[in-house]
Amino acid sequence: MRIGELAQRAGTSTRTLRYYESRGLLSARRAVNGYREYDEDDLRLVREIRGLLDFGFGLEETRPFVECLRAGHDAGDACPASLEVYRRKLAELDSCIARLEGVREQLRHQLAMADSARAVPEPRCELSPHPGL
Amino acid sequence: MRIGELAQRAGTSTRTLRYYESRGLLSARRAVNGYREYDEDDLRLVREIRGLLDFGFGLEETRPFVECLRAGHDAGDACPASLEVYRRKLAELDSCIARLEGVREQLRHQLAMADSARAVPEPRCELSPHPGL
DNA sequence: GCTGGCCTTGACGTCGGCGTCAAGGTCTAC
DNA sequence: GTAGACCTTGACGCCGACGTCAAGGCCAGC
Repeated sequence: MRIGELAQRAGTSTRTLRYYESRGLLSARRAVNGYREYDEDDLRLVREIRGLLDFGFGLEETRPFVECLRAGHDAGDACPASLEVYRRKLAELDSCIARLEGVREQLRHQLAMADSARAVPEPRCELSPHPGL
Repeated sequence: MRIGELAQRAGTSTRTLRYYESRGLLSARRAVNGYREYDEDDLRLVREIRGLLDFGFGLEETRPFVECLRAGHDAGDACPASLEVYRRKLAELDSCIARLEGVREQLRHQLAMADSARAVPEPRCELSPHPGL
């Protein structure tokens, strides 16, 4: 298939695929007219990349998975290098989540304090409305 | 004080302070020689901004806090617009954390599966080492 | 042959929060 | 007067994952 079809089937753009190629993550044989030609393996490779990106991986971090697939394994995470990336990402996620939860608590605290401060701004001197007057 | 001292006391750079000024978040009166002159209120303002940035706020989101301080309030979050930003940020944090936790679970699952798959790669035909032989 | 849809390479734009460099003015101390 | 430490404006650089535009080649159908 050509680049347009691959892009569509992978749910991305042709620009993206050429970008991956420029990064050495994707390769294509060329038809006689210079058009890129892809097969089903390329589609799986692109889907692997896209899935990892959705997980918050950087492009470079998908490289071990790509190379694992290229080496003939039927899963990108069948190689130790990929598992290392998994573990590293998990650690990053843990610290990231912990940090965000800390911020959330502080933010909740700030909001509660500011809210209560506004609830009693100053001693009000206005006349309370007496119903019936 | 001049920009260098303000930067140092606020724990940032002069470039950053000029950037804030260009964004309309900070203003300075000018000495006769054209140098920017700041006071203690400016320092508090910059610290307010920096604190919010550390919380993951965007610069634009600090604007209500800045304007609140400029309006004479003794806290940047004393105004309703600031509280709105608090609430919006909290909601963003909640969904962000939830998403990351989801990713973490998926990642743990993937890692566990890949690990177990590697633990039993293929039926091993190697001779088990018999101690004593 | 001509229109329209695909493809090619190359290059610049985006976003945010600055870093960094350039070229020059200002002030202080020696 | 001169070195050095501060200040000024302006402009380009950075990061990552692409978007978008330009100028042109290729191919199918009419």
